[in-house]
Amino acid sequence: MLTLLSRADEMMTSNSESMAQTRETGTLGKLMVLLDLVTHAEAPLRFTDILARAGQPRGTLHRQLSHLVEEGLLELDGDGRYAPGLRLLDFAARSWARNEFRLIAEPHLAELQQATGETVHLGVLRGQSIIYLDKVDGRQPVRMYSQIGNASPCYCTGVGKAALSLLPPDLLADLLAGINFTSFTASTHASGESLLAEIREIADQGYAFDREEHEAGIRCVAAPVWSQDRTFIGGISITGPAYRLSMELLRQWAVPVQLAAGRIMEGMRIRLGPRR
Amino acid sequence: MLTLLSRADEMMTSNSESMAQTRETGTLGKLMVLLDLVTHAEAPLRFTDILARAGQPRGTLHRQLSHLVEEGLLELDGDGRYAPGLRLLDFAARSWARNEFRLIAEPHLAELQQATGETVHLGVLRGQSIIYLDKVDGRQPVRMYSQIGNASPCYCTGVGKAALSLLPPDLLADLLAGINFTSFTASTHASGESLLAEIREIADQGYAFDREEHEAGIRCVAAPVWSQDRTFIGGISITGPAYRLSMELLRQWAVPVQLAAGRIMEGMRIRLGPRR
DNA sequence: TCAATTTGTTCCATTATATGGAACTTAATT
DNA sequence: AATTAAGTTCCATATAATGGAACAAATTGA
Repeated sequence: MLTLLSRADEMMTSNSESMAQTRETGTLGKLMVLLDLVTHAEAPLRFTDILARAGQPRGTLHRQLSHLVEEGLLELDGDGRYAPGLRLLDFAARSWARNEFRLIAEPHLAELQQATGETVHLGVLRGQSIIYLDKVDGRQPVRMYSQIGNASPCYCTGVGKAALSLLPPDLLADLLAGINFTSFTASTHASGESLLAEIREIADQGYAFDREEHEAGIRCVAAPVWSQDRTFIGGISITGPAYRLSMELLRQWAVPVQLAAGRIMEGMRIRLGPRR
Repeated sequence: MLTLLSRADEMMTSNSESMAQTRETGTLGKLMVLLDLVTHAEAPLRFTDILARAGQPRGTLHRQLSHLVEEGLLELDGDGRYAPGLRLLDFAARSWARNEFRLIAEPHLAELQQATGETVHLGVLRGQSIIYLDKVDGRQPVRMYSQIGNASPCYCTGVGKAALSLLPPDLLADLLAGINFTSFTASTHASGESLLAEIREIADQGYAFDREEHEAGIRCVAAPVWSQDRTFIGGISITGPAYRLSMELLRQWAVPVQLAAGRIMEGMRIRLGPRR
């Protein structure tokens, strides 16, 4: 299941990139493909595994991997298997700790969690994925690393659909066209048309639902959040089990979610100036 | 303070690398320098800021940054400032979630936390830094992203000194020679000689203390942990405020910490086979 | 045990990519 | 408006990546 998600997500990402531009990143681009391969794998990969999937000549691949290992982006264990390097953790810890969007949103997420008692998420759109920047659940405001940073599809999450509703029509159309719709549950959108219709509705009303579209038994209500410079286009959501969160209750929570979203954007205006 | 630490750490890292090898990583190496620059900065950097620090010609730097942005490793906001890219989060979330060493250690860390009531850390040596892989504190086993992944100096942390005690003399000497000793408190080791003496002692007794060497008022007791293939050389520790953790108490805890370390290594032998 | 095979590593002439100086455009400052 | 600084683009040159092949090491099978 997790594996399936990762694969699907990987495909989508590469689709969108190959579509969007001529992919002219040269050396770095090739190395990133390898990094993707290794970090998306369920287990450390041997040289031959990577060779089969990367489509590079042996000599070339060997040197590329060596460089990645030298830089600490990959690690080679005693059995000759490649795993993600711990230097990635260091990079991520820094980028997370200092992310302005997250810092500003933090107190408002906590407040929303207090008010509802359910789990609150903050995510932003990157390509066709939602990357979760923060999560507040249970008793105290606490971060579970395993969830933060994870990329999820935009077309079947509340935060994702809320984010899409902020895009101008042309960008939205391009993005939708590149999506490879995977049906996670019976209610997952299976085509751009049905998704587009809902996104228009979301744009009108200002909030979005996830009606068990990504995971059976899980619902959420989300509201869009954006920075004025469009660096961050995302959303916040309240998520929980369907047995506890009736659609009626979610409709009631649409207002507080939108209010919290508004306060986050207000906070950004104050902290970052009117431009952003 | 944080900035100082980051800088020092950065310097140390590049020292060790230039010492260890001829730094032959070509294109990737140059790009990583830029990534380091941006992720270590306290705030997003403008082009000119990076230009001043990177020592690259304008045209070159511009293209390098563009490539990093295209790959999602950096992000360029509306004000022309470069910040770490969110793709780093995705990479890190994956490498963390699947890290075998951490997965195996997890229950033993929780157990140690239960037994002592204090915060428990797991860290591994990478270059001259300790990278924290996990942390268990307070009531339930919970991850605070802001601490996990952070790199700390090896010469003034319990986990760091425990890890160093596992190195063969020649490697240890090389590593110590490259350290730029920064005095965080009055008790921080200020030279390789004094540190080496303590490390020998630690190697004999099998556990290490941090006597408020990294942060005033914070003590810890640590024990070394390693995988047999030497992929992971690190340690686990119990950390807490000096007023609560007398040196006497820490000495008592040396035994349970060592036992937990032993169980972790036992777990690795079982899960990963005798080789590692 | 030795051959056969698979897997991993090194080498080097060729090719592709990055480089960096300068010209150019745009924005900020006086 | 003039001046300076900041950011972007261009292209001949220098550098680094490529990939085929030869080599070495580890595994498998007879």
